[in-house]
Amino acid sequence: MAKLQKSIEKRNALVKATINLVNNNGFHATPMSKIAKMANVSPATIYLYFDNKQDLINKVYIEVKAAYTAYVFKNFTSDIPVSKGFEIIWKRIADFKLKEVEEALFLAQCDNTPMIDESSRQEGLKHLQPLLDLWERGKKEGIIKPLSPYLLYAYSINPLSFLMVMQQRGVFQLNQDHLEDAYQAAWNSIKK
Amino acid sequence: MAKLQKSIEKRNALVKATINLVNNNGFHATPMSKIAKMANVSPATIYLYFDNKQDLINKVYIEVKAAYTAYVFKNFTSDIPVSKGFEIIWKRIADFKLKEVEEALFLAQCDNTPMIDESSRQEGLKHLQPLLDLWERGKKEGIIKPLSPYLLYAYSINPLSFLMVMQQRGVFQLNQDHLEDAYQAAWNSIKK
DNA sequence: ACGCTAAAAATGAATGTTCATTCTTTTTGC
DNA sequence: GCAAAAAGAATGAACATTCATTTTTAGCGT
Repeated sequence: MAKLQKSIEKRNALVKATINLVNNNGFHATPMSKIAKMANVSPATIYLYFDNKQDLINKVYIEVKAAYTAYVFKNFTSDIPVSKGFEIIWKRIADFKLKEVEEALFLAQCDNTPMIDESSRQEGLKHLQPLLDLWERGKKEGIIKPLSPYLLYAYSINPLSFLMVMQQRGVFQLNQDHLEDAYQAAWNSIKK
Repeated sequence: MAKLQKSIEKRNALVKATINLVNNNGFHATPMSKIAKMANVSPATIYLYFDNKQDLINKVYIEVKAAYTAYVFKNFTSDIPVSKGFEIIWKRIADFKLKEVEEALFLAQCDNTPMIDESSRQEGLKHLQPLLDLWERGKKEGIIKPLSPYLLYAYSINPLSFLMVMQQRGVFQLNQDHLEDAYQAAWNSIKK
């Protein structure tokens, strides 16, 4: 048992180090040796947990994405009104991006570069289904505009990623008031 | 004169090759040798036009960004009504992203990764001033919401980048109708 | 028009470094 | 004392950059 414990700690340290270094330097500018050093582990040890560098990055991506969607859909059930459901999900997303800055930045970078394998990308997309379902329902009930889900997503949720990157760069300081404004903008852009 | 002509052609070929390869593989996964090959040039020749790889990428970024803003603000003057000005600019941005797909994707990747030097980033940001001015005026005239320009930008314009990336990945086919919808969503999210 | 020349531009082949991955040895937990 | 886990050193490939030459160019005198 103690042995297994230790392994999971090392794995977590590797994942954390990967996220941190990739955020600051990008995927190809973070050598395995630096990841190892930051995780207090030998380079060779990485290969006990992951097949190779690409496998490492894919797995980290999928795990972070899974954590993200789990966080976002916590407390969400499909029996509440569409507008309330949208508000809940939107605010959870905002929460995540404010609280788990590192993870959120990592996802933003993965989603905008050819860093992740296509199959892992697909894998990560799966979990968003509840949101698509909600929109479908909203459209049927005539509450939200009959637009493509990609437009809805682009206008209601994706802007948060942009704000987060700006915040990271020190261009802009995001606070609770901004978030309320942003939520209103999001809702205005999709409601009928 | 003929000498200079030839040089500019080579330089353009290098810029084009860089954009193409970085879009498909990312900055650090595109070797100078491949850029040279795609531009039909010797690797050593690149160093006649650029100091090093980082300088190459910074210069390409700044040039593409300049071309982008020149395109976007063509025909724009500050004496037209705010709502019309917004519509003109928004639609020019959409045009650019549809017509100059490669350039637009390149900018999206640069803006979401640590690939570009901070100073070059600043340089590229300068040209957006007319848009900020327009918003300032819109707020004064009580036509648009009194929000931070970053929120306005995030919600009204940045979503286009997301749609473009989705289109590039074959997830979503963007057409003229979608653009009209997107424009309406953008306007709804910022108008008072 | 022509050939010559010196400078500029361009090249392909080295150079030295960095890095992912593997190999061999050591340490750990039981 | 043994199997799994971890380590550090070794290996070999990929790459940015430089170097030594060759090619092209633009001007010049004839």
